[in-house]
Amino acid sequence: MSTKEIDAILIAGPTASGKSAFALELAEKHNGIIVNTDSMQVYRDLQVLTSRPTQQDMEHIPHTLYGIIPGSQAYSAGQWITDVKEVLAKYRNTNQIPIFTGGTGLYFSALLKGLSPIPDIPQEIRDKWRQQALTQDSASLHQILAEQDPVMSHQLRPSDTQRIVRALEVFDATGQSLAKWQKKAGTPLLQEDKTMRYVIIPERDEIYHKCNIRFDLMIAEGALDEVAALHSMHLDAGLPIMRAVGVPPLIAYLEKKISLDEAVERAKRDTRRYAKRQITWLKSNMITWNWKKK
RNA sequence: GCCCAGGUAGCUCAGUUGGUAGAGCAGCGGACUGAAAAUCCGCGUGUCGGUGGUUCGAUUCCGCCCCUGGGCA
Repeated sequence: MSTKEIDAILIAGPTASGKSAFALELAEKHNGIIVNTDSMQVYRDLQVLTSRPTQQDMEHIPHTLYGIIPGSQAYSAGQWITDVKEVLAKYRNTNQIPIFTGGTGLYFSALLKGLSPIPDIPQEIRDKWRQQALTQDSASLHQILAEQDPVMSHQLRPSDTQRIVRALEVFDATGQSLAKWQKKAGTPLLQEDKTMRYVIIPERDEIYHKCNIRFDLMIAEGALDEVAALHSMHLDAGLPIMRAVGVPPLIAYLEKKISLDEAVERAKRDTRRYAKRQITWLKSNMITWNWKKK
């Protein structure tokens, strides 16, 4: 294959599918730079638990957007797009090719289809609604949304807290419905036909098996210490990093609410469920990609 | 060898005074536009241990057999 006519290589797949190894292989072959396309590997605090590339990998092959944000901050798809623009600009006229690798389907969609141009929401407005979500149930938030933005409230289920909060903050900050904003098309950062796109997807049994043994390995490699350090920072429980797979059960263990065995079992289960959701996304959004069993 | 208890979904169990069965967990399918490893929606997936008998009809009652756990030897 030739990488002369393409702008980037994209590698998607569920967790524990072997994407990173494939990315390293391609990077070596084509003088690539690996660009993180995972919403959790951007945070610096959880190297082991998020399977972020090791220092060795990163010394050997250039990597970018890994471990760049402190867990005390909330990153976002929009922020990622901003960061990716810089990365693309930097490598555009070089002989290095970006290799987007990760498991966050939304980020890949944003890359190829763009995100609707919605203004940044001021932090205090975001905080305000997120605080409300902690003290009110989602149905009453949905009720508030119904009064302010009936279009969005009809589109969202009363139980979908996260999307209701998003709709509320956008209406609050811009005075317009999120539905209206989302009708505006986004600008793709890459043209699909100028990319090579791979979905790495082993058999379900194999993925689950790998998820399980990998989590044991993570514990052996110090995942618990990472989570203990995170726990001692007393961050807001709503922050993205606090919801990373494995964090809630390991914190429950550290707070002596459940046994370590129980925590490990829950974390493995959560990893499996996550992989399953990823596969659903891949199946419905990445049909034109090149599917590889491994 | 004998005596108890039990064999029902992948697991732990409930249940049917005889009309082929249901909970939790696990699992499966789906949605997804800015905290997406998030958030949300839907779905029991079953030789009721085996085999005879009674019965219109047995997973349920009876006999025998097999298996598991506990006890006595």
